[in-house]
Amino acid sequence: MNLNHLFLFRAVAEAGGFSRAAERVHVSQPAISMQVGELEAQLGLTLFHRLGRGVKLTGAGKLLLGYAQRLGALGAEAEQAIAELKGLRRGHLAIGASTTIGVYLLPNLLGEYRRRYPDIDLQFDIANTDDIERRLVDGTLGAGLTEGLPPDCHELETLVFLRDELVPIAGPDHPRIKTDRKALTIRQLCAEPMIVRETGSGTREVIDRALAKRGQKLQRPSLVLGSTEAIKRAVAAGLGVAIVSHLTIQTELAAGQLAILPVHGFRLNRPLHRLCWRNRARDPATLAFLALLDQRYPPELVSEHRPTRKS
Amino acid sequence: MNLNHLFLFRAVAEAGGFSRAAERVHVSQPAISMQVGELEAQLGLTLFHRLGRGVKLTGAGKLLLGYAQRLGALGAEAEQAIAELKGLRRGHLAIGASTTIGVYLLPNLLGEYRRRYPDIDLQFDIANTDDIERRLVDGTLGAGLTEGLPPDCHELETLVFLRDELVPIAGPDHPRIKTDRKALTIRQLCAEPMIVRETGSGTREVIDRALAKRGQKLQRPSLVLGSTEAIKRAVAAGLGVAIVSHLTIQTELAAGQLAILPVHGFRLNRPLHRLCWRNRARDPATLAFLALLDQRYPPELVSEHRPTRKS
DNA sequence: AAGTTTACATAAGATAATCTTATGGAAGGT
DNA sequence: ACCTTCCATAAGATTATCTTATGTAAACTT
Repeated sequence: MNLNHLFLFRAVAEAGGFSRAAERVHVSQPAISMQVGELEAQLGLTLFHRLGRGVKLTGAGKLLLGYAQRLGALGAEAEQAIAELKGLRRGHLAIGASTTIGVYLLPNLLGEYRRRYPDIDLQFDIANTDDIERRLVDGTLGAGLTEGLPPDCHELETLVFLRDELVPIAGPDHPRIKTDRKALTIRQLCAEPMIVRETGSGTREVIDRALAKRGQKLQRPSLVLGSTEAIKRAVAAGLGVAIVSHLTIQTELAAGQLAILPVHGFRLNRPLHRLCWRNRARDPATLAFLALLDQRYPPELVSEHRPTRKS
Repeated sequence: MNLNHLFLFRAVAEAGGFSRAAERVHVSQPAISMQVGELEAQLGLTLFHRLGRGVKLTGAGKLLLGYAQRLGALGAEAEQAIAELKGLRRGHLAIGASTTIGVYLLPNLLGEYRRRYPDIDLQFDIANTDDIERRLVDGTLGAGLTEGLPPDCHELETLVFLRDELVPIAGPDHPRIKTDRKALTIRQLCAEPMIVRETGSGTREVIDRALAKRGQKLQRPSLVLGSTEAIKRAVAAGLGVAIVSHLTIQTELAAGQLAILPVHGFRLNRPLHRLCWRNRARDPATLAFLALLDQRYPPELVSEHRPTRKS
């Protein structure tokens, strides 16, 4: 007994005859006879009284009809649910991101996603790279966006989706902002009172390494703060300058609370990575997210020779 | 997509692998691969992540699994319901009977039926032969038991299941009962004060016709009553004698409230008919009823030459 | 790091299920 | 009594599905 048997049975019950049902479902009449006959043989009961002029349900037929209808409806519902999944009108998107991306980049991106696919449940978690890797591997996340070195997991595909510019900033009252807008040298920048994250923070390491490469180091780490947001406020208050991600200061730049310090020859960026399974089928929802991401930020493949986390 | 596809899909999801599922449902592994592959192709989505070491549901797979389980359960429920119908642990028995049979014979019979098949709903209606015929034809009744001439409907099978003896009765104070138990002649019987049903009643017609055949007729229809029960009470009270169905007086004979009047050469019976569809499949419930009836009252086919109702 | 094992995919041939056309037979209507 | 309608059956064709044999990729071993 499969769904097709029951479908034809139902057609007969509803059409009131084998021939009429056959016509209605575009199949020959003997096909109907055989399927119904097989059903009757398997169940061991007659399902229709053959009246000569059409056909009528027996008690067993009435009983089965109820089930056939429910089974048909449920089967159709299943197919529709899957179709909705495929058509992005249902489903679940789970994204993991590191802090900066999660706070300053993802909300906007997910806003656009929600606008395009309003029926897909969204979930996004801010976590560190290790957690994101773990949750990608165990399937809890569909994709991850991270800032640090990408994890060295051969099951995951790693793409740089954006180079995050790190820029020197100062408050509106800084002399180089308020009076002359002449650019500093890098050496001069290093001599400014610099507000930084703690050593070990991803941002801090990028800065230290970049300066070291040019034979410089920070002269006056005047203040060490635990969050980018705190650093921005401190800089805005005139406590010093800082080097922060361009992503994090859009609002303050527009409001005039912060300004970019012009520095000769200063150019520093760090790659932002997009992580997801390499050889595994991806949800339509995740696929659509990745497509949206690629559309906003055309991707760039991470060569296998780049440094990765030991993990 | 049919139930078998879903069954195999479910087996894979529950076994956690194609090979394990194949073993569990006694089918080759490629058969599983093909069925699941076909399902995926039809739905347009991957249902399992192939992990190399077994297999894991995707989001679409999880969604489908819920439906597959519900569909499987519902299908099993349908098969079980039908099996119960066949096994007489479910179903509905609808019997129509004429008054005497319905009151004096059926309760006992249906009691036995209920004892044997306690899960079958019973319905029995007392109606006249025309109604019973009509309700048999339209399928409302599964079988009918009637007293009069059987209907002349070629779609219905008519069997005599019992010859109902009509016997003369008197009250306990009747001289032939109380003092001498000498048998009356038929002529003498006809001269007794006789309590009868109205002309047109089936019983009355049988009696009149039988007496007429012997050149007799009732001399003293002293009282005409509309029900057999009323006649019995009148006879018991000594208002006269009567000729009634043997079926109706078992209790009163045992209680000594009525007695059979011995009459020389008096033998009168009428056939009781069992009606049901001739060429049509019968419910297990109805079949079991007919079997019970046949067991109690071995049947006798009504020849086509017997008189039938014009109808 | 190479070999071994495990598990899914694929191909080819065999088997079974299902369909279609053609035809028979029974019941209903004229 | 004839004609029509409708279901059942038979034969042949087609399609689904299964099995055996083999390929391939991932994971575990040493």
